[in-house]
Amino acid sequence: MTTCNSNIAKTEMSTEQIAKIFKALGHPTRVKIVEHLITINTCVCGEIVDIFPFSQSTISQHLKLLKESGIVCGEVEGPKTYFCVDKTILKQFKDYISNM
Amino acid sequence: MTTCNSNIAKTEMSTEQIAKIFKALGHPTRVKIVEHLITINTCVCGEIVDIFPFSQSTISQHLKLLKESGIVCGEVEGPKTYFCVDKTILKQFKDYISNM
DNA sequence: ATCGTTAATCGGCAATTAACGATAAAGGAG
DNA sequence: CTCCTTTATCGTTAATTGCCGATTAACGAT
Repeated sequence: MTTCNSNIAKTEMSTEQIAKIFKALGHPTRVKIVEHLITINTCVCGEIVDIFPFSQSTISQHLKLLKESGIVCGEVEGPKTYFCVDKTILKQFKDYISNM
Repeated sequence: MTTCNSNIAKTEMSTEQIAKIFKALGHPTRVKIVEHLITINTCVCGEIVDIFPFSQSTISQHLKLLKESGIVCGEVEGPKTYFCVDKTILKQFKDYISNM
């Protein structure tokens, strides 16, 4: 598995869901993490830790927040966790904003 | 004055600026305020207070945060303040996200 | 069974946020 | 000038955030 798509079809996102994603992206580090995930498709936590000047626990926390918002999902594979952007959610998110 | 446009031309937004707007929109009430401002173009604080089940001071705080992020601007006119979405910033914001 | 790697979680701390009521400031109406 | 309306700000409180180091958990390899 290299990508990750939720199985939600064409349902609209609620204001609460949207606000949750906005909130998750409301930190420069998390914006950069998501952008990185978009460009490289998939990566493990350690790679992200190497990029940013923060500890492993801090990055793990950021990833947890992003996961809870739905914009990112993680797949545990052995001792590693592969993170990627949920393309379905991202599309819904982008659609929502382009309709603003 | 019924609308409000910043004088920034075609400069790209920094990650920090984007994150600041995301953060400002990271609350359901603030998302709804911005959506309301988009649909009715301009309104005063009191009208927004009437819509939401929060106190005047709380709404004023939300508006302050939105103003600080740049996505909303307010124009004092007598005892009232007219709030509106900064269309230039909104466009830059939307462009940024559609390029994600 | 033990070791090394990877990631998640815990506990702590300082800073920020979200809400409120109360107060202040600024202007229009009488 | 005095009142009323409108909004901003202050002070407070509880909750959340952002960061860290330390610990735990899960797994693979030896």
